[in-house]
Amino acid sequence: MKENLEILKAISDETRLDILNILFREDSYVEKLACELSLTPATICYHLKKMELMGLVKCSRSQFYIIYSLNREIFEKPLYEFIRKNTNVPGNDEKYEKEVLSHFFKYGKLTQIPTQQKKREIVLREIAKQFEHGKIYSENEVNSIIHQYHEDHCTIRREMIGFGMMSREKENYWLTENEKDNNS
Amino acid sequence: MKENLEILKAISDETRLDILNILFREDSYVEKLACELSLTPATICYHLKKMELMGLVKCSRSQFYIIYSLNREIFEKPLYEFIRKNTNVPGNDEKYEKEVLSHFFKYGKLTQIPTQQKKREIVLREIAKQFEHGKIYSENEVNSIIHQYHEDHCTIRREMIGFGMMSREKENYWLTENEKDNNS
DNA sequence: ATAGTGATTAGATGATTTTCTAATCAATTC
DNA sequence: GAATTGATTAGAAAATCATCTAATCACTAT
Repeated sequence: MKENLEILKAISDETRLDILNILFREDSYVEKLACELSLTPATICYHLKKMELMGLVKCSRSQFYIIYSLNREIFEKPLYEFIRKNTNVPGNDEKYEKEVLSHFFKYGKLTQIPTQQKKREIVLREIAKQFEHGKIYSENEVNSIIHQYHEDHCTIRREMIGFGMMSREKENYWLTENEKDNNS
Repeated sequence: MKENLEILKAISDETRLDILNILFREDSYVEKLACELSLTPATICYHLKKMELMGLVKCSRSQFYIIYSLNREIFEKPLYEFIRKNTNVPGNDEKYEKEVLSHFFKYGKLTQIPTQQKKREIVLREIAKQFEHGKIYSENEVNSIIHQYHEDHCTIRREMIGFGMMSREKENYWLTENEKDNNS
C-alpha cells in the first residue's frame, strides 16, 4: 500500500495534530479553527483537505458553515497497520547477494576470501553450485573444481565443510542433503 | 506531548517505511539495508538514527555489524495515542470569541448585528453583561442600556429573549437565571 | 437578483527535510 | 599496530512542504 505513507504524512504535522485534537473534542469549521490556531483560513483549509483526501476527516454543510468531523474508526487501528506492506517486495535478499558476489568475483575468479562470515557464506555457496547433488567426489576432484575459482582450495574446502554445505567421510566428499533448497 | 509529533514524523517517510518493513521480517544492518534499498549507507544511517532517537528501533553490535531491530511494543498501540495531547489547550474558545467581538465592536459601539447565529449569540451575550443578575428592569431601562451599543435596541432586546438570555413578564425584564455561568 | 460571508484555489515564498559525497570514527583481523 | 571495513558525521544541493495573499467559488438572506 502506497497509501499508508500518505495517511501517515497527513497526520505528521504540528498544525494537523492541533486540528485533530480539537476535532477529538468537538466538530468545528474552517474559520473557527483558523481563529483558535492563529492561522489563516486558507492554511486550515489546505490541511483539512489533505486529511479529508486520506479519509481522516469528513465534512458536511450546515447553514453558513462547513462542519468538519473525525472518521474515528481509523484512529482505533494499531500503528503497524499503517506501516506494513501487503506487497512482498521480492528478491531483496538476492539483490544483496548479487552485490556481494559481483564484488568478490572478477572475470570468473574469486579475488579474495571474504573475512566476514555472512559474505564468506554467500561466496562459498556460489562455488558449491558447481557440485552435483548425490554425487561423490574424491579430494582431488573437489580441489580441482574449487581451484577454478581460487588458488587456496584447501581453505575453501575446509570452510565449506565448516559451514555444513559439504560432508566428508575419509576420502569421500558430497554435498550435504538438506542444503538442496539454498542452491536452486 | 510534543514528542508524538516527532514519533509520527520519524515514521512518515517512504525510505523509513521500507526500512521498518524489512525489520518486521528480520533484524538487519546498515550496509545490507543500503544495498537492498539502493541507497548509500550514510542515508540509511541518517534514517535509522532518527528512528532510534524516537525509540522505534534499537541496535547492538555483533561482530562486524551493528544489528538494528524493532521496538515492537510501540507498533501495537492504536493510532490515537500518537495524536492526543494531554495538555488541555486553555482558552481556545475564548480566543475565537474575542476575535468576533473585536470585529463587531468598534470604539465601544456595535457596528452591526451579525447575521450568523453563532456570532450573534456571542455579541448579545457580551451586551447582556451590562445587566445585573436578579435585578428587574423596565422596558425603558433595558432599551437605554442596549442603546449605548446600538440604535436598534428593539431587535437586540427581542433577540436576547429569543436566545433565552433574558426573561420577560409584562413590562418586567430580568436576566435568565441559568445563564449565570456564561457571563462570569 | 444582489450583497454578504465562509470555503476553496492559485501562485509565491521561506522553511524543512532527504540525499549525496567526503571525511572521520570504531572495531576487527592479520 | 597497521590495514580493513562497517558506521557515523558534516556540509552542500535538491526536493518537498507549510504558509501567506489575493482571487474565486458556493451558499444564504434580504
